[in-house]
Amino acid sequence: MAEKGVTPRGEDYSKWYTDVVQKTELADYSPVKGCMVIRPYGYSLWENIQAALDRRFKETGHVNAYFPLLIPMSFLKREAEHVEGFAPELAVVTHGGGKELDEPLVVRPTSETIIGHMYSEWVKSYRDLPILINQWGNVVRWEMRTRLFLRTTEFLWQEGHTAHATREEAEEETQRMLGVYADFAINEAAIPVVQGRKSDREKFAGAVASYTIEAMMGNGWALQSGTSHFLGQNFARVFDIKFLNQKNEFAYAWTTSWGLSTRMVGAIIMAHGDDQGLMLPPRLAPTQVVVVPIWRKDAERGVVLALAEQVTATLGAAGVRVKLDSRDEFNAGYKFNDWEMRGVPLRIEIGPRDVEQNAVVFARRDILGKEGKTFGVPVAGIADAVRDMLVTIQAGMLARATEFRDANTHTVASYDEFRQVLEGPGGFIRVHWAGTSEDEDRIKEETKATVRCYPFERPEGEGVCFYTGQRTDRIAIFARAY
RNA sequence: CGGGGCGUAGCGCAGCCAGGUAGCGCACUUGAAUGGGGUUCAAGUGGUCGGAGGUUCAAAUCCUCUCGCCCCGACCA
Repeated sequence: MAEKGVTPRGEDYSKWYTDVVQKTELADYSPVKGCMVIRPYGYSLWENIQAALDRRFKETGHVNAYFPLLIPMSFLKREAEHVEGFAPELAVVTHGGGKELDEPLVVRPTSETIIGHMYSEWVKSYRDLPILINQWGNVVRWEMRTRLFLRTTEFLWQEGHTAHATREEAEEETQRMLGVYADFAINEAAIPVVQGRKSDREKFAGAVASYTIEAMMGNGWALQSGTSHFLGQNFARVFDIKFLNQKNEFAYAWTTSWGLSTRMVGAIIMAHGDDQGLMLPPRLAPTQVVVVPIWRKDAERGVVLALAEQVTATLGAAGVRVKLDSRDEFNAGYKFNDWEMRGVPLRIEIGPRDVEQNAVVFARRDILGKEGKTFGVPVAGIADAVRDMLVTIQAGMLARATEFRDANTHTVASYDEFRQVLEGPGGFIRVHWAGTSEDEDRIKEETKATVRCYPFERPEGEGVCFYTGQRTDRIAIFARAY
């Protein structure tokens, strides 16, 4: 059972995050360093994320499949940038069945190589294209420093891998899936992400271009929350994915890959959470509504519980994810705090006074205290009232997160100003940018801020680079990032 | 791997300097009262003091070695 409260964000943001994850029972540390146990509450949230994404993948013509966890080491080495990018973080299997293996196997850090290999066998004709496959699975990256959900040695994700006959089609696919991620983040997770292209320094190892959705966390840091890569013909060439086109000529396929991981859980925690704990968007919350019965005397207990059970059943039948908290060992105040910490979007309080009126009290998670309460909600038509309220809360959370992001997005005219923002308020810094990769490295070293993306939306037009003084129409968003 | 810190009950810690019955808070169990914002009282359960060796009549405490973990830095969905 969770103890009292979480560390306030202002006191220690990292501690707050860890407290939230552990006390709300989303996840726990494992005996293996760097790995985590995703507990039922966290896994249930992930399942809702999966369902919302999977539906979108299917709607855009994709199918699911599963490729092996173990990949021949030689596969990784075929694409020069790819192996360079991933070599430092590989887990390698050298022994099996008590014997040393002829060729070491890597535990997949990502599956472009093995899927590329299979695609080369499956693609012979332009008629075999496109291939639009997604995989739900786990990957392993041997990271030095780990944080629950944000960076662990093993994590769950989905990785889409597609192959197309033309460059245009593959580029379209890359954008389409980035759009799917953005739509998911905004409309399901209530996180107002910025879509854009990754700088060369930050792009995926082996990609021609990488695109990202960047979210702002409660401390102003950025979190890359999903990526979509245009791989050009890089992987097709090294894995020999070629086909005969309509002119009877051999051509290499154009491929893409795109992924979103359990890191999204971390994004939801940090984009919405407050000092009370988690705040989950209704569309993804494992429990959308909790019913808390309140009574003083045993005589009241019966009627209160009866109404609470009736309301719970009605909502359940209406498809609302609802839970009745009839635990006798805790008083109402404890339960209020407990469910608020766990981020349940809507609480329904039912006491003797409510029973008399055949009504209930709504209490919103996103607006704490009396301000967020609605008294005297009639039991008749409760399901519609709850549905409406959940929609309102979902919208309210998105609006608040958007406001927060905009309020913490700064523009600067000079590097001095840039540094002042980072040392002071923090957040996103949106600037004209004509610097090189080396300039980017220098800025990172001096300020720990990196280019999060070149945003698609840039109403600013041309201007002067804050760093080099050159005129440019390129806009970059800098921030400290997880 | 470089710099700093820490291992005593499930969690957080005190005790160590000046060796002498292993403690506190939370959690957990039981009972009672309480109950519209983390309520209270009482009684309990639970520990080879990270490990090994040494000094000593006696070691959580002193000495030696060792293992592990955390924080900061390089890497990262």
